[in-house]
Amino acid sequence: MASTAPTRSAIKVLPEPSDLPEPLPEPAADTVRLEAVLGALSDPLRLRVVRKLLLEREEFDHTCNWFGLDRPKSSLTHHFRALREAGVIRQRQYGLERRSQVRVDDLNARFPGLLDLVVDWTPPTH
Amino acid sequence: MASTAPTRSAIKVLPEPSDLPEPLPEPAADTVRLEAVLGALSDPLRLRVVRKLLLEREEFDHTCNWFGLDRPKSSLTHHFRALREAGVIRQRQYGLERRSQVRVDDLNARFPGLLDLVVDWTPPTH
DNA sequence: GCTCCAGTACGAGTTAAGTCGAACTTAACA
DNA sequence: TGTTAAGTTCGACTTAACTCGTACTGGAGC
Repeated sequence: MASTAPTRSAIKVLPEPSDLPEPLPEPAADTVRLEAVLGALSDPLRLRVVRKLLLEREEFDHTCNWFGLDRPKSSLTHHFRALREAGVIRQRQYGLERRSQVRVDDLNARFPGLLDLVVDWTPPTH
Repeated sequence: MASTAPTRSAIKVLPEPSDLPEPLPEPAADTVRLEAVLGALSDPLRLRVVRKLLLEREEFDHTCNWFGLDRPKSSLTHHFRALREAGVIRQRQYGLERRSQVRVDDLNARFPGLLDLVVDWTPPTH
């Protein structure tokens, strides 16, 4: 399937540990819609989250408040769910924590070059 | 500047005729924001417009009702302005007609690969 | 002058999205 | 068992976006 397609992106893919919690409900790779992904990435806060996930993936995945976002918890839930339902990130439950990672393979296979644009993005200065 | 940067895209660039009306107000190429472009392209109707402009550019640019969209005129104005203000299209006034073209050079220089995703997009079947 | 027509401007209704507080759930840990 | 803390769910508010009808503008042509 598309999950093993060669990714000509600069973003490297980390190997997955063997025993993981099941991912939360997410759209299948071949049903992810471009307009939904673009809509999810059109929000600066979510763009910041995805970019940070792509740039600093020394660990497998990250909790919500690892991002250092100055928003209430309910707002973060809203944005992370928007990213997951659009097919941008995958979320897994580790005890109390819900950790997130970008679906790099799926997105590179379906929308090559898109994640590179996110990496090159610079947040608004305002 | 960035407007003459090499575009490694498959979309070819048409030469511009010499005497043209001034473009309508639009953001400068180096001030176009990724999140604004993604937001403009997250609407299926606008995605259709941009894709059609990219695929069928045998003429220099096109009027609004050339697209064959079954929407009232005021709705089309809304969407074309959204595309123009985000920096996706350029519009020029020819007498009564307002013709549109995609800012291929600017977008390829700033967001390489993005327009290729639009070309490869398939509209929702529903 | 006059009509015709492409497109805009304005306004209103509707829907979707962002924002947040407060209450709730649940695993971890003492 | 009781507490703590990560994150959700719910509801309400606000703001932005979409949709459209109507009226308007402004060039083309008679």
